[in-house]
Amino acid sequence: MTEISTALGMLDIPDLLYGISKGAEQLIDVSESTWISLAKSVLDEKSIHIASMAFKNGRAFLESSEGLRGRTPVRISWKGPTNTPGQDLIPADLVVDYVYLVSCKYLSKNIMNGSPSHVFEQQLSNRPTKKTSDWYQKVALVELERLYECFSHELRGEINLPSKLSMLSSENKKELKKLKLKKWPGESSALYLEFAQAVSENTVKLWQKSLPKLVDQERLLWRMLRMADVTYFLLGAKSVSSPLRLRVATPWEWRKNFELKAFEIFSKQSGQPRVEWVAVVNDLGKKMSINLTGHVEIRWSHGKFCGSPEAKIYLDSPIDGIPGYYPLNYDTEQSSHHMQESGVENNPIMSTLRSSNQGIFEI
DNA sequence: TTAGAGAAGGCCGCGCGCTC
DNA sequence: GAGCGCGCGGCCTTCTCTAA
Repeated sequence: MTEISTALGMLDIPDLLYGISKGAEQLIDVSESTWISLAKSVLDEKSIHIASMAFKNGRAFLESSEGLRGRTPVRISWKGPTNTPGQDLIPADLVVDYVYLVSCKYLSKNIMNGSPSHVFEQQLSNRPTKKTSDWYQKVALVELERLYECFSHELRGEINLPSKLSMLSSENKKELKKLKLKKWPGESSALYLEFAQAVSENTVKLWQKSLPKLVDQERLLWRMLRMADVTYFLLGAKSVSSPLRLRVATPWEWRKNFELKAFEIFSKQSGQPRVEWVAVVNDLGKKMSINLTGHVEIRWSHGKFCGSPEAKIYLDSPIDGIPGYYPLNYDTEQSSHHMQESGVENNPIMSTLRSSNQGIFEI
């Protein structure tokens, strides 16, 4: 919804609902079913608010001096729900006129997910090379086995699990998933905290070892900040009322303006395995120091003891204060002229939709 | 030995529900 | 209301099994 609404904002159409109801031939790879789904989704009050913000973001990009400079695009390609083969170097959701790459990010602090080995051993290299393994077994096997033994013991009577982790079969895992356990049963909850601490501390040691020099740390920081060989644009929202319109610089441009002074990694006692990172960056132009903070969660993505864990990278510092993320400049007067009709609350199509509760295409 | 099919693992991002 | 913990859906890649 946000991605297509952003794209519609870049086109020469009077407002969001007009765009959704009529479609847009400039938008490539958007199926009819997607248009219908979009039309239905904006019936919701909260959704229309976010979609409207996305549309305004698209307008701002159209008018901005770094972006389209008022030139309506001929072709906008939407990546849609399909995954790129291999790894995405740039998280672009829209490609405008084969040139401008636009990433849409709304209400999320999550930068990327990867395998722990890719993050902590291979420094997020362009494509993971090593065969990944179960990170938990690598860094805290003893604690993991102890946790599992207690866990299976606590669940006896509810589910028949083998006593040893190494004997856990796919069938056992399927049964385990069906239980949908929200909390750790009985005494296993205390063991989970010990396990989490062991994973965090041992991960910190391995991560530090893989980043011996400042230049290695700098490269990792660029990758965590999703900086790539070409500049791209980040359009989205920090919160439901604060839009986000940024240009993400390349490492080359970053080096001209900033300097990494230190990169610290440390563990933090938390409800799940977690590693904190802090980057101290010098702004060479403003002659000031900037502290960037973030963390990585190491967690099962498909339930307790089911599959290998993943590493979720988060940015804790405000995204619009990141060195190398520049706000878009655009003519607010011209943009507001374009947006004069985007007040969806008073739009007659929206009123009809709400009263009829039907899809726009039927109307 | 090879090709095809299905299963499993890995990656990516979203969102729910609980807690503070 | 925001943050945290974690489960889910969906897609791609890799592995494994089976039949020709």
